[in-house]
Amino acid sequence: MHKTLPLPPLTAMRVFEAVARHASFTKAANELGMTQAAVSYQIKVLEDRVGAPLFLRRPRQIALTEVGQRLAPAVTQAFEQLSEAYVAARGGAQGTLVISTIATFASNWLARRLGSFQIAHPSLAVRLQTEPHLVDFTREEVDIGIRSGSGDWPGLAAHRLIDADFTPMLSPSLAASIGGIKEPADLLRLPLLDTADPWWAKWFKAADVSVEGLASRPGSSMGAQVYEGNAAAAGQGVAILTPAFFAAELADGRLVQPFDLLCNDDHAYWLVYPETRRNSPKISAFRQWILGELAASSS
Amino acid sequence: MHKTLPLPPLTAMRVFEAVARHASFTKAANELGMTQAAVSYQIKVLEDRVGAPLFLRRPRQIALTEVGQRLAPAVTQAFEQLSEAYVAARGGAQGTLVISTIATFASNWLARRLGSFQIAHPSLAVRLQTEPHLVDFTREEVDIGIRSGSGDWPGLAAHRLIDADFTPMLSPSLAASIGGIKEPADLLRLPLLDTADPWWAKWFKAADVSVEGLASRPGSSMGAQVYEGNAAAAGQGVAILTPAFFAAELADGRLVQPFDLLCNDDHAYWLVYPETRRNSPKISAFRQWILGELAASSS
DNA sequence: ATCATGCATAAGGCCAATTAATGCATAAGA
DNA sequence: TCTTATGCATTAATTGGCCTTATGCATGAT
Repeated sequence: MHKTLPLPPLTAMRVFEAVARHASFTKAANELGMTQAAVSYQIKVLEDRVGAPLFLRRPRQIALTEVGQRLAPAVTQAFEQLSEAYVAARGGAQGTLVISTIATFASNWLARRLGSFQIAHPSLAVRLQTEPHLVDFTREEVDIGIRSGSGDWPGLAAHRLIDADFTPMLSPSLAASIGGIKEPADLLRLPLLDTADPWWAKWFKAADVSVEGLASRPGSSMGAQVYEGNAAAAGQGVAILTPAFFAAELADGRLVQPFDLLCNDDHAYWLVYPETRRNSPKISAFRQWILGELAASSS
Repeated sequence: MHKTLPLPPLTAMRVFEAVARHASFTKAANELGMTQAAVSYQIKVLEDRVGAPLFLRRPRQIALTEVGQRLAPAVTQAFEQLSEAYVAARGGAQGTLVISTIATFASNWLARRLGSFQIAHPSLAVRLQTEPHLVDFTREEVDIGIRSGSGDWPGLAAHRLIDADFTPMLSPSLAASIGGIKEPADLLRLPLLDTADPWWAKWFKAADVSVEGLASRPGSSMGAQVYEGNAAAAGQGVAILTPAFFAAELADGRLVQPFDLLCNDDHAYWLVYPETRRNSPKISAFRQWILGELAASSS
């Protein structure tokens, strides 16, 4: 069994350490940001507990007693160790940002922009882990999560990032090849990428176009938007995509969105983190960056 | 200049150390003698200051985070060092008793009895220093003082030990050699030891005996009572002595005190120590012992 | 399905720690 | 020698950090 050592009065020990180092109550009080009276009190407390005077009070100068001389070095060393460990933990904690994100958002949005965050915060190491499940901050070491859902998670602060809207997109040249896209039904004259995606059915239904056989073939659906987007930009067909994920392609004309009609899966992508850590520097930094990026790309 | 390291919240660190060691809030609370709620509060405080969680809260079990893992060993070590230094100081402080005494009392009373104190307290080392001046507890490392005076010293607790009375003493055989001592003047028929001692003059005056030439010769006076007492016991003459210093000789008949007449120098011997240290174990021990010795020798 | 375990949280109380004001002793300077 | 300045001690009053009690919540065990 581990014998429990009696614990000294810590406040008094800290004060003693400073006094011993300065050989002065007044100077120690300055360093510690308290009054000389408080220092005097704490030293008296410690002397009572130790059972012996720790300082000889000579006029205009104090000196350590024998007992004090034996005590001081060890105390100073112990506090140095405590401080260093604390500072290191503080620094280490702020040095790494762990982001848990769902794959869709990571590949379609985050991957392309994360570099600018790291440039803006060179002292922050970013660890990005994509996970299928909702991260539980109480049992995993994650600073920030990106997930889809309703935005209401108890104990978590949540910022809506982008809506999971979807609408058909294609390359301008492909649209021109059939003389332009005038109405939704025109799309059916072109190859549809990944017809197994349930979004197609929903969108055509919302557009009041009846189609058949769309879901007859299996295929990859969500999470592969980046590939479909590339294929569409290359003119290989029409993809159904989330506009916010392809703001750049739409802006520079590699893709066009023929109709304003947006369908919605009733969910959005959210930035979340424990409410209690709202003011943690690295979390603030990331929140500020990502919200700034969103504002920039939506304007 | 020495850069001041930021000091962590010490109470929280202590709690963290215990929690890390037990891997349990509840057990740590037990060890520290506080409630689990208080532990939870302190850990939260520390986590806020560090800026990162220190524990992962898993059901029925907690685990250190990476940050916590780096922090814990150093903290444990630092607190061990603090505790050990504190305990050592405590022990060392109680292990040595420094007595500052005037020579007269040391040689005539203390020297013969101190052994019994050391036998009663084998773990206490006694350092006896005889000094001519009044010891100043605020500037010298002394636990206990024995001094003569009025008994009124501000800030010091004082216990009257013995009065500095004096009266003639001699050996029974010497008294018998002149047919016994009937009245004070009889003493003049015997050799007086150390006639330079002013006590002789005072005593004879109080006894209403006129004498001359007593102080004509120089000689040692106070501080040498033990030698004069031995000489008197050996039958070499009559000495003027403090009865309390020769209680043993009077009790076993080596010396006799022919007259009850006591003179007094208007001072006494006192045991003194700083009032604030009244309850220090070693001071209590010595006080109890010396007062017991006095009670025993006066009965 | 119910119980037991372990941490989190809210409200309230208390004492330790601190401050401000003052005293006291001594050393330095005139 | 007298005055001034420095530094620690002491007192009383205040405050806020720390702790407790009570309760809630989630999860694993029975």
